Amino acid sequence: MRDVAALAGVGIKTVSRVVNEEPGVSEATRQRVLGASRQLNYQLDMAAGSLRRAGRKTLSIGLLLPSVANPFSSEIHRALEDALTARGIAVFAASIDDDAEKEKALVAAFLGRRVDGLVVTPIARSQAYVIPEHSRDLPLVFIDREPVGIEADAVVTDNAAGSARAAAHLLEHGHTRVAYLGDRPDIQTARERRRGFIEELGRAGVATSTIPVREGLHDEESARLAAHELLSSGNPPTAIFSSQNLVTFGVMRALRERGENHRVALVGFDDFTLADMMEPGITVIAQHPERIGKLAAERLLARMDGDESAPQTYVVPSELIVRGSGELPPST
Amino acid sequence: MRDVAALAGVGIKTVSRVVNEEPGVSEATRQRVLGASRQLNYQLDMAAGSLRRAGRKTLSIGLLLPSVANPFSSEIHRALEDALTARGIAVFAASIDDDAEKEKALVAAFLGRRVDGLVVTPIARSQAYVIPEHSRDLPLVFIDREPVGIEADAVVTDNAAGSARAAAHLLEHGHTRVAYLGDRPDIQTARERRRGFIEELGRAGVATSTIPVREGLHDEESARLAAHELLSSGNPPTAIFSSQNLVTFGVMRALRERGENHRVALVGFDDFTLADMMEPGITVIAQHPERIGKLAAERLLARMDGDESAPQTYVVPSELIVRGSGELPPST
DNA sequence: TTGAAAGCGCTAACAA
DNA sequence: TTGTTAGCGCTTTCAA
Repeated sequence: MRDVAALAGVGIKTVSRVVNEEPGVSEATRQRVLGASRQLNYQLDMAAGSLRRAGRKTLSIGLLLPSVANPFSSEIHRALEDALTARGIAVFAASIDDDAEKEKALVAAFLGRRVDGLVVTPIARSQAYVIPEHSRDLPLVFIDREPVGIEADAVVTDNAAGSARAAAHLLEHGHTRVAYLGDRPDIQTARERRRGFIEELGRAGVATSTIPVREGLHDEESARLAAHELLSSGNPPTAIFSSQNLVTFGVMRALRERGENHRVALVGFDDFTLADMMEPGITVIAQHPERIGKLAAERLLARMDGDESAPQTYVVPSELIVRGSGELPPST
Repeated sequence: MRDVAALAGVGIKTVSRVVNEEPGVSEATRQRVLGASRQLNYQLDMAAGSLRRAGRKTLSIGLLLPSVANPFSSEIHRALEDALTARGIAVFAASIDDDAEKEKALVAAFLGRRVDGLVVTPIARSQAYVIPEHSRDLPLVFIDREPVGIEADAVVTDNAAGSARAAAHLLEHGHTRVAYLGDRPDIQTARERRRGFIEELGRAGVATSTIPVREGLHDEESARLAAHELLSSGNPPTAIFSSQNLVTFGVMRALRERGENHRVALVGFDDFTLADMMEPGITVIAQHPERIGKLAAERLLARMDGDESAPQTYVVPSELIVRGSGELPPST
C-alpha cells in the first residue's frame, strides 16, 4: 500500500480510501491510485486491516461437519455458503468424523484464526468449552444436533416426530412387527429417532419391549449383517425402519441378497440420490439440508448483526416421501 | 498477550515464547505464563502473528470446486483436508458453479485473505489472471481440469483414455452402434471424454460421422430427454456412453421408462453410490477423487516447501468397473 | 533466560 | 479533499 501511495504520489490514507471505496476522494486522484494499484498488482490485505478496524471482522466463519464428503453435510455446507458469500464471508470447512477431540481441536484452530462465527455439528459430550468465547459475543449456531452444557442457537430436524411418522406409516400399512436399525446411541439424533419411533409404536399398542432393536450401526456392512441376522431369526419383522442412510443401504443390500426386497417393508430416515430408482423405490423420511443450512446462516448473520435475543432451537420439519418400499403389506 | 504478560509479571516476548513453544524459557516462568494464559482464556491471534512473522504464512489455503455439494468434488475436498490438517492448515472452500466470473471473484477473495496456496477447478477460458501471484511464488494446483494460459501443476483423470476404455468395452461386447451423451463442450473434461470415446470407435473401424452424439447435457432431465429422442429414432443405438453422473442418471431413467434397461447397454463415466444396486448394475469408468485430492495436496505442500521444479500435469488413471449394464449384448 | 524497541500492513482519529 | 500519527497483536532483532 505504501508503494502504491508512493507511485501515485499520494498519502497512504488516500490509497486506503480508494481501495475501500470510501467517499471523499476526487475522481482524478482515485483514477491515479487505481492505476498505480493495478500497475503494482496490489491487493488489500484483509487480515492486516481487520487488526485495526473497528469491530475487527475477518469476514470468515468456521463450519464443522461430520465430514465434508457426507452428502447431507455438504448440502448444508452449500446452502450456508450461498447465504454467506452474498455478504462477502468466506467459509472454513472441516470434518469432525464424530470425534469429540477433533471437534475441540478444530474449534480452537478456527478461533485462533479469529473467525467471525462458528457453525458446529456437535459430537462431544458437552460444548461448555466454547462458553467463554460465546459470552464474548462469538456468534455460534449448532446444526443437526443440539448442544449440551451451553445455551446457543441450534437448527435441527424433527428427528423424533419424523421417526414417529415412519412408525405410523408402517402401522397404517398393517405392520405390527417392526424392527429398528440405528446408529450409535451416543449420537443425539440417533437416540431421538429411536425414541420417536418406539414411542409411536407404543401409542399404537405394540408392546415396546418386543420391538427388535439393533443399534451401534455406523456403516453399511454392520447394518447389512444386522438385517440378515434379524430376518433369519425365528420371529422376523415384516417391516424395518433404518435411522440413517448407510444403515438403509445395508438393509437394502441384505433384502436383495435374500430376495426379500419386495416382501419386507422398509422406511429409511434421510433421503438419498436414486432412492426412486430402486426396486421397489425406497420410502423415506426426508430431511431438508438446504433449509437447515439456510436457517443456520440466517441465525448466524442475525447474531453477527447484534441480535441479542435468547438462544433458540429451530426445528426443520422432515417429510415422508412414499415410493413403494414402505407400502408393502406384511407378508405371512 | 499484553494482559497475559502483565498478569504473569513477565515481558510480552516471554509470553510469545511460551505460547509458540519456543525454547529458552525456564520451566517456572513457563508455568506462570501458562497459568495467566488460562486464567484470561487467552488465544493467540494467528493473523496478527503472520503479519510480522518471517514467511508470513497464514496456514490456510483456498479450494475452489464446481460445488462443495457435488459428491466427486467433496471427495476431493475431504482427501485434501486430511492431508492439510495434518500440517495445521485450514481450508477455505467455495463453489464456482462452472461460472468463470465466480472463479475470478473467489480467487481474489482468497488472495485478499492471504492464503498460502490455492487449489482450483478451472472453468474460465484462461487462468492467466493468476500469473502475477503465481510468479510471486503462490503455490497453485489445478484439479480435474487443466488450466489455460498459465504453467502450473495440475492433477486430472485420464479422461480420454478412460472413455476409450469404455468404447473398447462396448465394442468387445459386440456393439457398433454406440451413442455418446455428454456435458457442455466448454468443459474441458467433457471434450476429452468425447474425443477419447470417438477416436477409439474410429480406430475400430466405425465411421465416426455416423456416431450419434448429444452434447450440452448439464442435468438429469436434459439427458433423459436426449436419451428418449435417440432411442425413438429410426436407427437407435444398441449402447450408450454417458460422460457424467447426472447424464448417466437421466439415461438410466429413460431406459427404465421405456423398459429397455436390460436391452440397451450403458457405460457411465464416473462412479456413484448404489450403482451396483441398480437393475442391472451400472458399469462405469470410475474416477478416483481421493487420489486426486491426495496428490493435489502433496503437490501443494511440495510447492509450499520450496519445490521449484517445472510445473507438471499428473494423471490419475480411471478404472473400468463391470456391473452388468455395459455387458448387455446388442439387441436386434 | 529475559525484555525493550521497532515494525508487519493497515485503519482510526484528527489535523491541515 | 488530503495527509500525519498512533497503534491493532504479534514477532523480529538486538541488547541486557
